[in-house]
Amino acid sequence: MAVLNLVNNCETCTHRWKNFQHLSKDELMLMNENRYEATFKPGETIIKQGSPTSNALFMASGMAKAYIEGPNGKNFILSIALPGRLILGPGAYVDSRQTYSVAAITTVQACFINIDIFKQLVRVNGAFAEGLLEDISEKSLGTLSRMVSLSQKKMHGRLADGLLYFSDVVFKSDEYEMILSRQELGEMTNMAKECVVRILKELEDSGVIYSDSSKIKILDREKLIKISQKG
Amino acid sequence: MAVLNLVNNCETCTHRWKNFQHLSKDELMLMNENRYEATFKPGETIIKQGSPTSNALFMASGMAKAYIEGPNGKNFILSIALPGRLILGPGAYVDSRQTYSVAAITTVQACFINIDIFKQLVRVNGAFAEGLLEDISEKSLGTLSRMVSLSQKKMHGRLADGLLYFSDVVFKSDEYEMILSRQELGEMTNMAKECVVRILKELEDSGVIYSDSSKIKILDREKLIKISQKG
DNA sequence: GTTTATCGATGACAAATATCAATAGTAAGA
DNA sequence: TCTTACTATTGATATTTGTCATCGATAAAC
Repeated sequence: MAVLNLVNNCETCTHRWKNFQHLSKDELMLMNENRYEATFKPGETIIKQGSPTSNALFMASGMAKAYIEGPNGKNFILSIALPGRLILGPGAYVDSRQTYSVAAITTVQACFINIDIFKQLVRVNGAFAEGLLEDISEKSLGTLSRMVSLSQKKMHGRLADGLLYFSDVVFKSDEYEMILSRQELGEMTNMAKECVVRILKELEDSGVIYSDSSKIKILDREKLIKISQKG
Repeated sequence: MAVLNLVNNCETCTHRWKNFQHLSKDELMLMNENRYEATFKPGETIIKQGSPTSNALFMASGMAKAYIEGPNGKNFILSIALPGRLILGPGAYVDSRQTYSVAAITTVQACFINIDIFKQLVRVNGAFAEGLLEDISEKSLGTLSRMVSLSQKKMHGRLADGLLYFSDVVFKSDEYEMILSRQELGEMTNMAKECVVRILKELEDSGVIYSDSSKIKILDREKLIKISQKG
């Protein structure tokens, strides 16, 4: 089994949320003292939609999928949670319920910090509050552009967007492991799994990507971007 | 012409943003001194997507549509802006660009407040910051549930959602003026205008609503909700 | 090793939705 | 009043997308 880098201290943690830079030593210590660390195995649920938002969650290592369980039982994958990111749905400031579920894809290390402490820091530290606003705003901007993409683009464009998301945001590489199943890739791009398979094949046949069941390689990024834009 | 209630002072304004309650007298005065009031005629653009977010906008009276101009030229209507609401896209905290456009539907009175002053108050007043976070979070929650609705429901369910939005949020009545054209209703529910017409007719034929080109009356709310849920 | 479940892949088909074309109504402007 | 330009409506048709059935491969469970 792999030896995990345990997070010892918020002050020195290399995977910490960028906004922690706005906290004073005392504030960081407060965070640190109210912190619970946990490790999750692939497939395990980290956060369950609808449960109380008693904590803010920070990803220390690994990857997870954040998804909404729709009223009809169908899932909708929102994003891939990555190290250094704050995971805190909008419900925390509305109804104190988790807005979405989060499940580990790889082994995940995460820190839970008591939400009252977190909110208290937001109240007393203006720069920290602004950092949170920036973080939330960025996600919100992403959600909006996603919504437009989903509603105005056809399957080819949506799948291209998905592939580019993994390349640009998740792996920062033109070649990567496809950590989602076809089914899940469909839950992310709003298409049936069979359609995912078909269009991946089309993209491969036309030389835009290489793809096997576990790997994606972007061969012609220009063309893929064009497909994304054309919709 | 109707005589408009001019907003004279943020301290006494009856249409002011609810979060203003957390500001001190001095802070309110600062707001008030850096405020520009403007009146817009139906159809006029209040905010243009992509322009700099130099101001936060508050609706004092009237209704407007907030919409994203998609890359393909198609619009996507996000919401109806109502009196008392803050209009400030996430871009304000990301790239200082307006995330969406806003256009007056009826005559609109609105106040613009310098964004630097606004942000400054967020930084120094924790309760105000928390109020902003709550406001943003509420909108974000709405966007997410909207996205799931759009991607998992069929046309009947989406249109039902749209009709219920007007009934529950905009007019708070089972009977209301349909202030959007069929085309716009389609831009809101992600369907072609012809389909909007057809399904409105179906809903009318089955006794769920009454509808003519300018009015909607919900006759069987239970059934409409069921249609919304069933998707 | 065998069973069982899941995933990827494929073809045929059905359902949902968009587009096109045509017409009539409506409202703003000359 | 007469245009002119939308807007609403309708039917016919095309396109897109989802569902079903099937099969082989793979991997976890017993």
